[in-house]
Amino acid sequence: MTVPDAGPGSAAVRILVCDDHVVVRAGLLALLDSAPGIKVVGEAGTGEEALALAAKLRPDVVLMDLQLGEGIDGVETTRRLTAAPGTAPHVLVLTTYDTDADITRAIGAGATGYLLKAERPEELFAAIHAAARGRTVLSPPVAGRVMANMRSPRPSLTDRERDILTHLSRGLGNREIARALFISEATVKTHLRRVYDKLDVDTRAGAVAVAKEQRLLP
Amino acid sequence: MTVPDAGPGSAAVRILVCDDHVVVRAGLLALLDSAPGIKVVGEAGTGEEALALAAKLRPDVVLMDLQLGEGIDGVETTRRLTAAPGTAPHVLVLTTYDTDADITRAIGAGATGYLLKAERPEELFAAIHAAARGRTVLSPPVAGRVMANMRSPRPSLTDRERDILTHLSRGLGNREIARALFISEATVKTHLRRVYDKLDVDTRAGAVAVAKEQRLLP
DNA sequence: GGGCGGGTCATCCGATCGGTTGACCCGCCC
DNA sequence: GGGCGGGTCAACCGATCGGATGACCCGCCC
Repeated sequence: MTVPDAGPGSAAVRILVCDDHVVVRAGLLALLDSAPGIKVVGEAGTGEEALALAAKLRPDVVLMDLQLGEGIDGVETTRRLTAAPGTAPHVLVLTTYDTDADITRAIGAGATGYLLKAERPEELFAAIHAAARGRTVLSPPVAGRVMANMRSPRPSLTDRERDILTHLSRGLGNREIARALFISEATVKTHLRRVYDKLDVDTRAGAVAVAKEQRLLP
Repeated sequence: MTVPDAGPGSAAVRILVCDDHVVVRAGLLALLDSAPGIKVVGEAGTGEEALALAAKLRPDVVLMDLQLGEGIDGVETTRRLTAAPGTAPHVLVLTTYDTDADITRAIGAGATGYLLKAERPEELFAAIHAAARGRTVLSPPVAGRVMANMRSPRPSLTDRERDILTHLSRGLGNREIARALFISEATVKTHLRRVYDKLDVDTRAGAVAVAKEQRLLP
């Protein structure tokens, strides 16, 4: 069959760029235009836009930033993109942060690869081609973290523990947290104890610090 | 006099790009190359690099990201650039964050303008030309924050209070903070009280949350 | 020389937190 | 049907924190 916008030989990889920073987006566009075998077919500034454009344009790969400002975030967008029936695009995460929480959530949401914006352009190009074929690509620091996690799995917080932590980071006391979640103060303390253990801290201030540092909270 | 690398008419604005994200940097390069009257003469991935290149290349404007990973940060780089004797370049901050602390510190360090990466490319081009003439340019959200600060000045933390807050965010208790800073526990409590008041919180957890949120700590 | 911001310290008290131990319930999976 | 992870709750106690008040010292600036 003939592909209208493809040159001779193998067709170029069709890309959808999703990033809330217009400058970065426009810059990436210009950068990718110079790359061989890569064609940017669309750009989105929000998750909703990305979903709509992906459905219409059917890109091979979506370049996705995890932080998208307003609306649904990159993880949720990734989940919906990869869960789409039929020809779901491969999602290649391209972001600034390499915290365990971000990596884990992105991979859990179905991302094919995880690159850092500090990556060299050639690596980005190679990763895009790899992602188009469904191959997994991780930036070295990301791969390192994944390995470290395999070796010594970090206990992840339960939903309830995250609830507690969220309220804690608002500065609420145990009684207030209890009231907010319709549970007893004793239960709050139990959860907190487990949160302390998992985060390897022993004060509420420390817990909030780690939570913010590791980007465990929305 | 003739300018070697300038076209006919007025010379192009000579730009030095400083950003630790290679992809963003390369993207910006491609983007700015397409802009009329703007010429990128160099790129740096660290503050140290930026200082060295600025001394050698004498750019009109330095596009500066505040977050630079390793080494000195964007604020310190800006300070040294603008403090340089003779023909110091104008520094145009181009970053992701628009917290009061970042804005205040950047302007205090001598930045000519403060743009967000979410800004439209045309605005960026216009801002660069404006910065070259020494004019101040602020992204709307940034300008808004500056105005809000003028109307109701946020009390800024003293150095000592920042010390206390730093240790607090490590999860230390008052006694430990006191020992670490060689002061009495009573003094720690006094400082903490003032920190609470300034940050508008009433618990240590809340203080840590605000500190992290507002990027008050290094 | 007086005011003021910043830093230091003390005392007192009630409220809260952190630590511990033990318990019950539910859904799920082997 | 027994184990297990997750969630819930209780009671107790010492340690710590938060709140209020008052005080001293120093450097700086008008």
